[in-house]
Amino acid sequence: MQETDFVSGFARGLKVIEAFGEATPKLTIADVARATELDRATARRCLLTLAELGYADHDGKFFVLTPKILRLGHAYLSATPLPHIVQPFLDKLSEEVHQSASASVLDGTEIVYIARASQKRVMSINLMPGSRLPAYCASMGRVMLAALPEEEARVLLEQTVLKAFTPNTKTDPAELMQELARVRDQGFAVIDQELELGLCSIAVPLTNDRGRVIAALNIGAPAAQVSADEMAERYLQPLKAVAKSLKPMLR
Amino acid sequence: MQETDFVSGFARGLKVIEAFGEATPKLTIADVARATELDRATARRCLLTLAELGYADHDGKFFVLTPKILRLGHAYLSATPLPHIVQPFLDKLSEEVHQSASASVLDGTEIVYIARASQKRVMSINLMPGSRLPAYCASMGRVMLAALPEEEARVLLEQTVLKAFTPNTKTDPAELMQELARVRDQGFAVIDQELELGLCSIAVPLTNDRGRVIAALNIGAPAAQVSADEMAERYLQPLKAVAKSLKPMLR
DNA sequence: TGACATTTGTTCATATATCGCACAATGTCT
DNA sequence: AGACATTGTGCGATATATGAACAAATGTCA
Repeated sequence: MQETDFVSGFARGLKVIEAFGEATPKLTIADVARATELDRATARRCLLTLAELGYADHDGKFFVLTPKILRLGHAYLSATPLPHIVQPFLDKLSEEVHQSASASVLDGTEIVYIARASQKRVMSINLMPGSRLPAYCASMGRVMLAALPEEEARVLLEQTVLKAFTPNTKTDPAELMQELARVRDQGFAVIDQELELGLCSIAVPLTNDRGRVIAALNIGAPAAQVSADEMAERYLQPLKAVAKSLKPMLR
Repeated sequence: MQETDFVSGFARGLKVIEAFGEATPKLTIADVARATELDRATARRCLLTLAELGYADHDGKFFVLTPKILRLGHAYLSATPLPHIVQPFLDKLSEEVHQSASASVLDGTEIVYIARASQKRVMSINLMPGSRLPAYCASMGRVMLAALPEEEARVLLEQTVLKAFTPNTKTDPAELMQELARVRDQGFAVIDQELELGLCSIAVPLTNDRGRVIAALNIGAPAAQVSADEMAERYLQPLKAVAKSLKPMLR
């Protein structure tokens, strides 16, 4: 196949970078070849290219990414206006309600944090811009999935491994689709310890000036402090207010 | 030039990604070609490849990066143990001294934040993992530059645009080299409003189990609360304690 | 321990895809 | 409309991917 508008060497290289992950911080050439389904010779050339450019280190056997790789993601975070616009609003919101507030966008089946104002840590995992969570069991994920055409949401759910993180996690696709319908109707989503025991969260969609949902805002709170029922009572108005004041600023 | 172990298409593509930045969120093909010094046809192919893979969006004229790009940097943040190891220590430290605490590594002439525990915001800019600051005027940058062979530090300073962010910013290379020598001797660096008026910070090096400096830790405080002189009195011991307890865990 | 079986990294020749150039087409100003 | 800048496209020269072959390292079992 000869696609003249496609640089496969580039695409292969990006695949190689993505081969590195939480569970796989250091990889051999063969590891990468397996993970990416590239030929070993090709994987080797990509890795050596990364090393040559300073994006990776190489001790003879293992390859490790260097912080220079962060320049790539940073290109997005600093280039995209959304994180910058949203951040001060999150700060104010977070201070006002004394809970963590975040913003995220949807990337496939996952939500990606683009800004966050955290109060004392309640979650075991540490969320920061760039962090990812499965959309189906995160409050922001629910509102963004709900904003999609039903068919699209269904396809995304089909692509997701619906794992139960806690006994509360909803993992039945039909039940989830129903939940999405409710979220769409009521205009917000509440998650009651589906991702982590002890953690509740509520999210609202963030729409741009043309009414398109482009992101989501949420507030997370310890379940011990705030019951799931109380989440909406306490936090829905502040969240909606922020979303409303942001709306005209977003394009 | 025929380097058999180098995929230039990949290298070119990475250059294209880095062409996007704070000042240049949306770029045309010609913009990218100029910024990267690539041929227009090549820039176009790389951009179309990014779009095809979902790393960029394309409205016919402008290209914009999508959040999927964050996967690349995320590969590092989640793959590298350092951020995960350091984070809880920063949280504890930050709470103990009621100030923001951060960790960063050196990437060329810049420091890159890899973890951060922030208290109320004092800085005008929002720092987060992946954020970059020039090394010469940041406390963590000073200690990491000081840990390099003098010659190397000198070269890095030569490569840096030594801009005065405030009237306090040290921009004379000779003076900076002298400052680095002092930092090396005393084992920490204090910055008195060189990056931003109203902000002081103190940093110590973070060494691994073999004694190599691999990162830096710092505490930042509002100058109104804590004078530069007090920084060391108050925060040096806590910082050193954290660095010491981390040392055996780092390789 | 020693011999065999695997896995891994590297090299090479060749088929193939990409690069950069020059030109055409389109869009954008005054 | 004319001038300018930007984008799209075919083609030859050049660089790259492929897969097999080999060497080195590693693991395995008696």
